[in-house]
Amino acid sequence: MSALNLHESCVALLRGVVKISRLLTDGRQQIVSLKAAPDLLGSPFAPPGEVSVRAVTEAEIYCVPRPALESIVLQNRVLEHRLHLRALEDLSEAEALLLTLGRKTARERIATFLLDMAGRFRSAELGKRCDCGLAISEPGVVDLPLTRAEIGDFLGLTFETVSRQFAALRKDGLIEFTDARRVSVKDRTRLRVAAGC
Amino acid sequence: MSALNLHESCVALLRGVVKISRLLTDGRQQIVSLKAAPDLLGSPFAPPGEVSVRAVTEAEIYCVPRPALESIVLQNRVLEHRLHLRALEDLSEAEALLLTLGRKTARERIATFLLDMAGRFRSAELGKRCDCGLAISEPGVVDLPLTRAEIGDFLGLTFETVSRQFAALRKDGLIEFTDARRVSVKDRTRLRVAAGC
DNA sequence: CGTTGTTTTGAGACATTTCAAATTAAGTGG
DNA sequence: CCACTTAATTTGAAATGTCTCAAAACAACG
Repeated sequence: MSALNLHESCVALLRGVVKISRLLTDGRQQIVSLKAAPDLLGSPFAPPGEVSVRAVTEAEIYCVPRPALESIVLQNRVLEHRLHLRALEDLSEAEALLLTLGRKTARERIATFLLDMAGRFRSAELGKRCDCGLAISEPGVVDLPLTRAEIGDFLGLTFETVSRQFAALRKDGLIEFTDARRVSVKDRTRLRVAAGC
Repeated sequence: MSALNLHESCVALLRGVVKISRLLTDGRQQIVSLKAAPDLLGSPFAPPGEVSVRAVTEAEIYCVPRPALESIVLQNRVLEHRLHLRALEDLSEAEALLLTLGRKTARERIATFLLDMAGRFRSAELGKRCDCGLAISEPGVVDLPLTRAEIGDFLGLTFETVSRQFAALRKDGLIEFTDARRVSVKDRTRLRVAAGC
C-alpha cells in the first residue's frame, strides 16, 4: 500500500495529491504537508524521520533511488540551490501550520485552511478533476481533495468538528457548498478575518 | 527591543538562547523554534515570513547583512550544502512539533518537551549558567531556559496548564524539581511513555 | 438494491482555558 | 539587611470549546 520509504527513494509526484504524515503509536496522526503535482517528495540529505506518505487522489509517481539523486545533486550546484530554496519554503509553510495548530480556534483553523486551499486547488469548473491550475478555473471555487477526516488530521481536529465548523461558516454566509467537496468562497474579506490573521 | 529583522540580516547566535515566534494580530503567539548558541538565526534565501526573534536568556549576537551572506554562500558550494542540511533538520524538527501540537494531550506535550530539553539543556551542576553542554553536566538534570508562559507558547498551552502538568508529572514520580527552573528526570522510561511515542 | 464509506447532526463528557487569588522568587533603593 | 515592587509560579473554581459516542442522512459502487 503506502510502501513508500522516503529514506530509500525520493519520489517525483507527476500527477495527483499526496499527504505526508507523522504518526503516534496508537494511530493518531498529523498531516505535516500536502503535496500536489508536480513536486518532489522527500529530499536527498533529509534526516531520518518517521513519515508516512499516502495518496489522497489517484496519483502517478516516479521513484528515484536516493543515492543516485544525492550524487546528481552534489554535482549540480544550481540543482542543490533549488532544493535548498524548496526546503526553506517547506519550513516556512510548516511554521505557518504550527501557528495554526498551536494558537488558533477550530473556526480559525478551518478558515485558514480554506484560504490556503483556495490558493492551491482552484476548481476547474468544466474539467472532471482538479488538475492543478492548468484548466479553466473558477475564482473562489475550491475542490477539496481531502475528506473531512483528512482535514481533521491536517488541522489537529476531529472530523466531526471539521464538519460543524464548515456548517457554521456556511450559516454565517462566508462560504457555500455545491457538494461536500466543492466550496465557494462568498466573502474572502470576512474569511480572512475569521482566519485570525 | 526585538529589533532583529531576519529579512535584512542573518544573526550568528554566539551565546545564549533565543525563541523564534509567529504572531497573531491579537497577541497570541507560537514559538516555532528554539535556538541555542552556536547557531545561525535566519537564512539567506529564506522566504519572507513574519517572525519575531527574542532572547530568552542573556545573549550575544553578531549580525551579518543578508546580501553579503548570500553572495558568500553562492560562491561556496560546501557552505550552501551545510545550510541546506540545516534547513532540512529544522524542517524535521518543525514536523515533530506539528505532531505534538496537533495530536498530543497537554501531559504528552509536557513530557515530550522535557525529553527534548533533556537532550539540549543538560544542567551544569557547578557552573552558574547553562553554557550549552560544555561544562560538567549532570545526566537527567535539566535547566529550563523558558518561563512557564514561554513553554506554553512553545507547546500551544496556557501557562497555568503547563504548571499543572508539571505538578502532575512530579506527583506521579516521573520528575522532580529543585526549583521552578531546574528539573530532574527520575524515570526516563515512563517519561517516554507519557510522551506518547 | 444492498454494501460501504463519507458526511451531518445531536447530546453528554471531558480537557483545557479563563478568571481570580495566594505564594514564592527576584530585584531595587533606602 | 530590610521594606517595597514587580515578575513568575502555583493552585482553585467555574466556563467553555472540542471530543466522544451514537445515530441518521447521503453518496458511491458493484
